[in-house]
Amino acid sequence: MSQLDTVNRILDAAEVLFAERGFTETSLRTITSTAGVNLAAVNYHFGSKKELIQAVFERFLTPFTANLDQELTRRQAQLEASPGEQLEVDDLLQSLYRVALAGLAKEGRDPKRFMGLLGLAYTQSQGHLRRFIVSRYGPSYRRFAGQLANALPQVDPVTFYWRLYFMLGATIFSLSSFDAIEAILREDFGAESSLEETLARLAPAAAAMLTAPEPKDA
Amino acid sequence: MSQLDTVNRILDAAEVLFAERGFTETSLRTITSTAGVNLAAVNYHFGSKKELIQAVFERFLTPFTANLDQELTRRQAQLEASPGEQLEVDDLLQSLYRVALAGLAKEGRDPKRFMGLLGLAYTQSQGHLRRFIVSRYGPSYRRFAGQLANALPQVDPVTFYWRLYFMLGATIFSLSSFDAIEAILREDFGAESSLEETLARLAPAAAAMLTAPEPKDA
DNA sequence: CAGCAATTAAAACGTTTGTTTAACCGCTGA
DNA sequence: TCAGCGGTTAAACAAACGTTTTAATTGCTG
Repeated sequence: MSQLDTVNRILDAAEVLFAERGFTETSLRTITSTAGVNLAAVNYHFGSKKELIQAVFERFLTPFTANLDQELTRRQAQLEASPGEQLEVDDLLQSLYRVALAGLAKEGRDPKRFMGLLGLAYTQSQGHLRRFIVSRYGPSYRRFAGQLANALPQVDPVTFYWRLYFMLGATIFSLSSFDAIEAILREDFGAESSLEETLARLAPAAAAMLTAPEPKDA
Repeated sequence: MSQLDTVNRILDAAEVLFAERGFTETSLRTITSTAGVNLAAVNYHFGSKKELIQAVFERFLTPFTANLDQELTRRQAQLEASPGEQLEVDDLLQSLYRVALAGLAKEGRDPKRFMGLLGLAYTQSQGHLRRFIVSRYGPSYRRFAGQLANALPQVDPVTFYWRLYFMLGATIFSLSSFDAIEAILREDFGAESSLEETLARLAPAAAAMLTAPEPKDA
C-alpha cells in the first residue's frame, strides 16, 4: 500500500465518520480501523487530530470553492455582456446549487455528506476549524454574498445580511439532515424526495425569503 | 446548601456550558467545579450524564411548550369566534416568537441560550435525546405545524413540510449563533441588532418563504 | 439528645482518549 | 552491497473521562 493510499483511506473513513457522528464522538481508533491502517498513521501523516479535521474540510471545500468561483465568474461576464438584464435570484441560487453539486458528484463526493460536514463546521467548530475555513475560503464566500447583494439592490444591507444567514441556516440545516427529514416525510406522505427535487424546492423558497418586502417599522 | 440548590446549581452550570461547547466537549468535572458542587453529585441526583442532559432540556422545553400550547389555544378560539378572517402567516409566526420569548424571559432563561441548546438537540443528539424530545414534546410540535399548515391551504403538503424544515433551519441556525452573527454585522455596518429586531426581520422573511408560489414543474 | 435517612465528600475504579516511542520493513542511490 | 530514509507497525504513555464505592457529614424526627 503506497503512502498516497494510506492518506486517502484515512480521509475517506474520517469524512464518513465525522459526518455521521461528529468530531469528538469519532475516535482515531475507529477511523484507522475502518480505514484498515495503523493507529499511528494519523499522527504521522497529519500531525494531530485537529489537522486531520482540517484536511478533511480542505479536500471538500477546495474543489467546491473552485466550482463556485468559476460559476460566479461566468455569471459576472454574462452580466457585463448584457448589463440591462436583471438576474433572477432563484435562478442564481439554483444554478449555484447545481454547479456545486455537480462538481462534487464529479469527484465522487456525496453532496449530502458535504452538507453534513458543513453543518458540523458551523455548530461544532470551536476555534481552530472556523479560523481555518474563514482564512482559506472567506474571500469566495464574500464574493458570492456580494454578487447576491447586487442582485437585490432594493433590500436594506443589514436586512440582506440577516436574510443571508437565514438562507444559510435553511440550506445547511435541512440538507445536512436530509436523510432524516426525507424519512419522516416518506412515512407521513408516502412521497419520496430526491436531493435534486429538494434543491428545486429550496431555491425558490430561499429566493422568496431574500426578496420579501421589508417589514414596515412604526 | 439544600439539595434543591445543588440540583439547580448543576442545571444552571450545565445549561451554560452545554450551549457554549456541546455535550461531549463538556465534562462532568467542568460542570461540577463551575457549579461549586462535588463531582459525584451529578450521578447521585441525575443518575448519569445522559439523564442530566435530558433534565436540562426538560427545564427549558416544558415552560416553552406550555406557553406555545397556550398561544395556540388562544389563536384557535379566536379563529372559531370569527372564522371568516384569514390569519396572516407572518403575524402568526411573530406572535409565537414573542410569546415563547417572553415566557422564557419571565423565568430568567436566556432565549439565545435556549436556541443554542435547540441547535445542539438537532445536530448533536444521537439517539437518546431525540427520542426523549420527540416523545415528550412531539404533540405540541405537531399541533403547531398543523395550525401553520391550516393557514397555508394553497401550499402542497409535501412542499409545506419541506418549507417548515427550511424555516426551522433558518430560525435555529441564525438564533443559536446570534451573538457571532451580530458581531460580524456590527463590525461591517456599525449597526447593532437586538434579538427582538432580528425576530421582527425573521418572521416576515420566514412567512415569505412559506407562502412563496410553487415552482412550476415541467 | 439519640438515631436514622439523605446528602455531601474524597478517593479510586476501569476505560478510552490522543499521542509518542522504538523497532522493523522495503526501496533507492551511491 | 549496503547505508539511508520514508513508511508502517506494535506497544506503551500520560491524561481525561464517566461512574462507583465508601466514609463523613448534615438535618430532621421521635
